[in-house]
Amino acid sequence: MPRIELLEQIYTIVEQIPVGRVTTYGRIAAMTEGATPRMVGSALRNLPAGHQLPWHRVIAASRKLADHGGAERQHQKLRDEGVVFDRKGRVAFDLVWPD
DNA sequence: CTTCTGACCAGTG
DNA sequence: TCACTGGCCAGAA
Repeated sequence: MPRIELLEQIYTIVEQIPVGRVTTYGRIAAMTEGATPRMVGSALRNLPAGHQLPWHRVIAASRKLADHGGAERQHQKLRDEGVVFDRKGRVAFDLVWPD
């Protein structure tokens, strides 16, 4: 599978995460044909300025935010759309998409 | 060509 | 639950 098409598959999936829900790098990778969780993280890190993808709805399999530069902003964006975090910064199972 | 570095993850103790 | 480990694989140097 060509690198570009893999990227497009990743973006297409991220695009479909419902508001107020989240999914993980690993789940997205599994939905593509050959991508690995690391590639998904890399794809989001390199998003071009001006994109409109809900990158903030992608979290780690531990259901915590991955450690990266925009984590703080990501946390606020999710809070703004109603996502609740428990005391240890984890998101409820029910919010992980797809069901 | 080799080495290193990640917005990762599942297994193990 | 947490810390650590080995595996992962495309880029950058």
